[in-house]
Amino acid sequence: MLLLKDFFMQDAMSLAPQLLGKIIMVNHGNEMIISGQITETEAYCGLEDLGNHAKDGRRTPKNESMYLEGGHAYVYKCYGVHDMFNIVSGPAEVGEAVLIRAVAPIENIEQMQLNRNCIYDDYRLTGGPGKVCEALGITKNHDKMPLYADQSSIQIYDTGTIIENFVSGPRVGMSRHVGDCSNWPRRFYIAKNKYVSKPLNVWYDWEGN
DNA sequence: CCAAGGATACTC
DNA sequence: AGTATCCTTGGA
Repeated sequence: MLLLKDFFMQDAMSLAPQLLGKIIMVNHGNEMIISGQITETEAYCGLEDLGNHAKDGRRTPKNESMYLEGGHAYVYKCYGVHDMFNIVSGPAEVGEAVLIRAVAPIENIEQMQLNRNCIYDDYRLTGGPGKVCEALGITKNHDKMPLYADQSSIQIYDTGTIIENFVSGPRVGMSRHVGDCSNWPRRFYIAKNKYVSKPLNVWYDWEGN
């Protein structure tokens, strides 16, 4: 079932774990569909979140799409090499998003392996935000695109299953941002899933224990 | 561990 | 214009 706009109209912190288990479907035309199940996400939320591109209400051409209504794509280039796929959450003008950090291949794993130039079928194929975009063929061209429309080339589907067996912990790559926010448990992934980028040594449950 | 890589944002 | 920074990856 295609997820509609309503689903994305919540804050990133609650949307991020709910996106686990959902299907990203990318339609490249000519019958070429690549899809994968979301296994790892990170929430970037609020003005006070130093890891958020929209911290302090910062607004530039690059992060402009974060201020769109929930359910739009925010794709940007990181380290000059890798594209990152985020899903904007909440109402327009807020500036929150969920980063998709890993997926499990569903349709067209052969094409993913071609795109990634490897023959793996584990975290080495799709475990990492840059790898997700490369495998699925998501680029900056998809920035600002709505994901909930019938004709969208990227859509998010609900399988009906709710992932309860997930882990939360600190986000990846936040070390430069001194302050509490580096350690906030805003990263979520499906427990013991082989497509997760960097499993934690110390595991937290949803209550933060 | 470290360098590549390029767009972007901030400082002159 | 010049430079530092960046939510990474792949290969020493």
